[in-house]
This record gives sequence, structure tokens and C-alpha cells, in this order.
Amino acid sequence: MRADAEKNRSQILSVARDVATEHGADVSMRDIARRAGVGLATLLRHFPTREALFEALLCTNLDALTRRAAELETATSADEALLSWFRELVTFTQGYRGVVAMMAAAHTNPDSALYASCAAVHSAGARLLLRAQGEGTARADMNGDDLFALITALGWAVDQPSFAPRADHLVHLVTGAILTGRPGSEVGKATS
Amino acid sequence: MRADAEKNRSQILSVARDVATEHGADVSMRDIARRAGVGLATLLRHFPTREALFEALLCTNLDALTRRAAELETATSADEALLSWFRELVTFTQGYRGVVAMMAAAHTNPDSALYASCAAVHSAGARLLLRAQGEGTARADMNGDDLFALITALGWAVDQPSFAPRADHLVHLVTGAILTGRPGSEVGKATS
DNA sequence: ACCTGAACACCGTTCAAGT
DNA sequence: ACCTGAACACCGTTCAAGT
Repeated sequence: MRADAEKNRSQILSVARDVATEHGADVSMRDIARRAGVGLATLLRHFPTREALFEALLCTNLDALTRRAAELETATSADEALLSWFRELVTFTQGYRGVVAMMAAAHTNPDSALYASCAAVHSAGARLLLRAQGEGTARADMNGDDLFALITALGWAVDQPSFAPRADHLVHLVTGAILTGRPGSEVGKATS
Repeated sequence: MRADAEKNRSQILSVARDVATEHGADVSMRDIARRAGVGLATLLRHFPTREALFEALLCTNLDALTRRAAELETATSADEALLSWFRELVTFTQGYRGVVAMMAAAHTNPDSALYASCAAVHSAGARLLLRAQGEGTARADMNGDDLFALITALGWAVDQPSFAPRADHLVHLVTGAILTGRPGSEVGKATS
């Protein structure tokens, strides 16, 4: 009874993960259902909306990023923590094309299935920013909303095939705008 | 004979302009045809693709932006020119939600109807950047591709309803990353 | 030449019918 | 309880038929 339902659910998630990494977040739900070998209505029963499906798909990653922020908060200096976390978040979005657009839309919509995860990521970033600002290593005239906007904007940019090759450098440029490294210290210098 | 065709064409463009400013660039072509009072096939005859329609819709604006760059090149200092032009471009994209995504996709695809206009904007920006770099007021470790990426990324961000209210400030932050104003000179300082 | 309705293959949503 | 096919209202593409 419920055994096959569970099997369907995990099968759907497995297929969706593959398809999403390969073709992006705007694959047709019908296509996912087809490849998973279930009816479309079955998929919609488990995940009534695309966002619900991706919430199940990404919650592990997003929770990990939120926890990672807490780790970095105690492990390294404020500016290094912010920089590392920024990079990891952008790297994550590179894995799933199109999810950053979903996250940007979801983070202010409490009805979205992705709302909670996005809000957690958002406030984790805000904490890192605040700490760096307290140390004077991040510019004072921005807040968590700005940080989230810049991260998602950059995530969107590196989603574009034409900009993807310059991803690392674009991250370098934008983090340079956030961190107020003294000239010569070059906190955000590219390591490659 | 050709009189009604011309009438249809201008009617389609007029309606499309209204609809695009109100509902964004991903309105259905069918809907545009309906509101214009023509058959869908007629719309597709005039503009075989969505990009062709928007090329006709935006070429005036995009050409103006390209010419504006040339004006600024002789009118003001290199850094002010780059800053003003950056702002004008972002302001333009705010008027048509979703076009910046089309532009980002088109600017490396010669088959796109928007390719020429986008390439012109792209190189106009590259010229402004190069001049500022020559004067030492823009950071040397970026190029026209980076500038175009940052502009479109910012244009995408301010397209998002949640980020739109902070548009001016986000522009301030990103231009701060590009222009190497000496501390205290605050070239990119918000004027509001 | 130009326009048009209709057929086509898609999409996501909904629901009655099956076990 | 859970699954499924089918009907529905959309979408963009294509084309034969009309003037």
C-alpha cells in the first residue's frame, strides 16, 4: 500500500535530480513523470507544484549551506567567512540551472514551498554580513537583502552559458564590492 | 494590399509595447495577436519569433543607448560617463521586465534577431570601460564581457519584484565595484 | 501578396474511475 | 489510500485554404 507510494516518491526524486542537473529547473513535469515511469497525476499528488518538488530536491543542500554559515562564523575571520560562503552558494546554484530564479521569487512569498529554506539561507547570509560589518571588513551601507540580491544576481549570471566561463572572475568582482579590503591586502583575490 | 499589412504591423507593435511594459516579455504571442485583433498566424508572419518582435520593439531604445554612449564619451569624464550609462541601461531594462534575459541569451547567438543590437550595446559599454581604465578610474582586471554580465545581472535582479525597491542602491554597490574611486571621493555615491 | 482557421504536439490542472 | 487515463484550457508551430 504505502510501500509503492514511497517507492514512487523516491523514484521521482531520483529522476528529477538527474533531469534537473542536466536540463535545468524548467523541465516539464510531464517529462519527469514519464522518465520516472509514473503517471503525471501521481507526480502532482506527491509534489503539487514545481516548487514543492524542488524543495524536496534542494532542502538538503540549502540546509547544509545554512549550517555551513554557522560553522564559518566560528571557524574563520569575518571577511573570509563571508567570502567562502558566497562562493559556495554560487557554486551550488551552478549545479542546478534555473533554481536561483525560483529562490529569488520564493524568498518573499510565504506560500512558496521553498520559502522556509530560502529565508534560512537569507538570514544566514545576513548574519555573516553583520559580523563582517562589525569588524569593518564589509561595507556598512548594505544589508542582508542587498547581499541576497547580489548573490542571486550573480547566480543568475553564471547560469547563462555566455557568462559561465567568467564565473570565478565575476564572483571576485562582486565580492570586491562587498568587502572593504584595504588596497594591497586583496582579500578577494582570485586563487586560480 | 500592402497598406493593410503595414497597418497590421504597426498595430501589433503598438499593442505589444503596451502588453510588454505591463506584463513583461514572456506574454503569450497568442494573447498579443488577440489584443491586436489579428490572427496568430498573421503575427508570426510579421515576426516569426518572439525575439524578432522584441527586436522591432526595442531597436530604437537600444540604438539610442549605443549613441548615448558615444555622446557621453566626449561630454563627461570617463568615470562619470560609465556610471551614467550604466544607470541608464539599468533604467531601460526596468521598463521591460524580462528583456534583459533575452538580451543575455541573444548577445552570443548570431542567429538571434536581437544579436546585432545587443552586440552594439555590448561594445559601446566596452569602449566606455576602456576609456575609464585608461584614466585609471575603472579597475583594470575586467573587460567588456564582465561589464555586460554585471549590467545584465543587475537588470535581472531589479526585474524581481522583491529586489526592485533596492534597485538604486544595488546599482550603487555594483558600480562601486567597477569604479576605483579613491576613498572619500565617492564617485558612485547615491544622489537620492 | 497577405490573411486566417484549423490541426498538431506540447504544457500544467483537475477529476472521475479504477484497485 | 494510492494510482491512472482522460478531459480541459492553454501554448507556439505549421500549413492548406481563402481573398
